Amino acid sequence: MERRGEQRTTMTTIKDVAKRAGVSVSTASVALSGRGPVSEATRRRVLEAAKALDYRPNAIARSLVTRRTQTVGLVLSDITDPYFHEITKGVEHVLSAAGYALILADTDRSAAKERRSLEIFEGQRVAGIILAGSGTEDEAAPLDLKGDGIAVVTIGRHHAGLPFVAVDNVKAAGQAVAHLAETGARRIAFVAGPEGLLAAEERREGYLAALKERGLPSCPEWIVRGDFTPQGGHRAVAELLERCGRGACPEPDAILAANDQMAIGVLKGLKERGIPVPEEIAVAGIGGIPTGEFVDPPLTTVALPMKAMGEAAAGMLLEMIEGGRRKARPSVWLETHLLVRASTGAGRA
Amino acid sequence: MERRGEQRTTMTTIKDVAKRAGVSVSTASVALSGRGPVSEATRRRVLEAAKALDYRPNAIARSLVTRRTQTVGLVLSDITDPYFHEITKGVEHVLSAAGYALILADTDRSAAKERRSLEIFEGQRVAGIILAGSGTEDEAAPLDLKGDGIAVVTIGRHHAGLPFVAVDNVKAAGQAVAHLAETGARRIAFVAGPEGLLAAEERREGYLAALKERGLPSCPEWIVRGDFTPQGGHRAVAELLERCGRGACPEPDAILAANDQMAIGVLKGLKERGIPVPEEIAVAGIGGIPTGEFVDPPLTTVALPMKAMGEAAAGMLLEMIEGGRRKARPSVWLETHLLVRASTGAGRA
DNA sequence: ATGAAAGCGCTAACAT
DNA sequence: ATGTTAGCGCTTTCAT
Repeated sequence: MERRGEQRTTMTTIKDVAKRAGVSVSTASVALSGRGPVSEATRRRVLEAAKALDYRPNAIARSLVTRRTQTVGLVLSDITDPYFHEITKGVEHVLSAAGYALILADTDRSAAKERRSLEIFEGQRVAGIILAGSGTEDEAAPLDLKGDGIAVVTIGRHHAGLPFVAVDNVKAAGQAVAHLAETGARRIAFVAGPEGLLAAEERREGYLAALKERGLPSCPEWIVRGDFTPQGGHRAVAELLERCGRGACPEPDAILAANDQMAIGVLKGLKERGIPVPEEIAVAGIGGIPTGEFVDPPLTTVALPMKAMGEAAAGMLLEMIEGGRRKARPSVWLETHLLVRASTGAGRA
Repeated sequence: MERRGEQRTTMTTIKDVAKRAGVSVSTASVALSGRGPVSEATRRRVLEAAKALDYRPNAIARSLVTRRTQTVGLVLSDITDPYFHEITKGVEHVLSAAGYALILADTDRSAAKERRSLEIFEGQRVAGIILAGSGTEDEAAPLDLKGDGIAVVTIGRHHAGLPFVAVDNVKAAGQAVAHLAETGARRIAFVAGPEGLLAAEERREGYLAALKERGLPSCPEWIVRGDFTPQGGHRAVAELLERCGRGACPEPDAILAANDQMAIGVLKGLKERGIPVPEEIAVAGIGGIPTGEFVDPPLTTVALPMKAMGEAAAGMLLEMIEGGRRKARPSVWLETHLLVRASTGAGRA
């Protein structure tokens, strides 16, 4: 055991290691990194000294001279939203396996916080940034990054001219509508996501397109705005049931929510009103979050490959970082798939 | 607009700013940091130059000389576990508000990954580390940190001799048992957490103590081991119902799960068997995760102040970091509170 | 194969 | 009030 806590503030440096091994600092550096010519004997001595002193290379100092860091930043709009959990996990896995540190920033969907986070990232000289979840306002900030040689990959923001990992939201919504129609639904309502959010708009678009394609009726009152939270979904049912059936629009026999969180709120609202799901109204979501399996009835949904999205984004980023600027950066579309559960199941059609 | 992308690799430095402002580098530094005497005129000139050049101070270089960073590491066992979501949010908020960057590490409950993460943190010279969720094995690694002047705060690991933020798990389990008993339960089963996990063991202990205190019967077969996941809870009911009612132990009329995730799995298992909750068997959890509100029936639980725990831990850490080593570091116990919902509600007693 | 020297971008004495 | 100097811990030519 080494003595500790004697001179608390100063960690052991490469200088200490060199001294103990009886070599120069530069030789120690070369020996430690294994990236240069060293005699086997000194290499061993240096390594021993390092171990004995519990030497931990100072990444700060290294970065200053090499002008590269082993850190990447992840920006997301709300770490509390299940959509980001598997994504974050996937990102973290790939990154930590490659020896990179992951800096996390939660923007709370505020463009100001996003900008601030990006500034901190720049200050930290992160090697790359992953942007997950669209900020609701300006896209200018991300674009600024292109200037200073920081690699950027986005998840689900396949505009903005940046490399991306994404799913086809239009298609995903279409898959849900198709399934609903096949189980007998004729009057499909839609709980939309927050305005200005790309994924939300695309799903809405996909819903409308699918209705048209299948010749299903569409009605403005069947579309109600939500905010991607369960509470939002809960409010949405109330609004939906209140305004339908009176005017031109009859009550829907199915509800598609733009994400699972809202679908779960919808389920709750329906249950409170004693409306049986799926017998009277079928419900489906988009997302594939774990909770969907445990609500009642279990939620049919279009699952997004969230972990894979995180892994893919991190992988692309690492290639860009390590392959240098010339490296190709093919954006990628990942597949979604329908997950049929009871909320659209038995008892219908 | 400034020109960009001309010399891609080099960001503007303080030297550029100084030159443009027509002052020395040190004057620029002083002016920028506002921590020294400068004439109003030069201060303005420097700031203008910085803005014009879109200057972003290099935190790396600054850290190297000041020997302090504005980064803290958060280690948790599984970012996918809802327990950590609000905690992470709380931590992130406090930290980013103070201008600190948050480095996240997910250990997957592997001691090896935890150790590796801590090494990366040390390499990054983080100013502090928050340890959330016990690693299942050795506590040696965290202790090593005390050597090199890195502030450490734990969440829910109030052993290990480190400052902590925690809840009284024994009491929390007791609250649940008390409530269950008050609603008429006499035979309370327990779905325990993973072996070796502090919180899990304490809740088990609290469960047993509460039974004894209230003179409620206890039976070894009423305790079944889970793993803190919904699937684990689901398996646990199966095991419980299979082995009870045959031997010495009658079927339970209530099930307390050591966390909400498992309680949700229990609910699902019960539903599949057509056992009405809470009429025949009441169910409660510990945690207070958002999902509990949306399962059927909504889950009664003992809520832990997760966001506050994250905020408190981050706050303590910042005090330790900025107040220097002398600063007092009072560990804190936060209160839990019972959240009564339908899974133990109407239809009972 | 090894060492001396320079320098990454910044801050912090110390002069002026 | 401003500039000069030194140096944080490391990597990297360049000599030897």
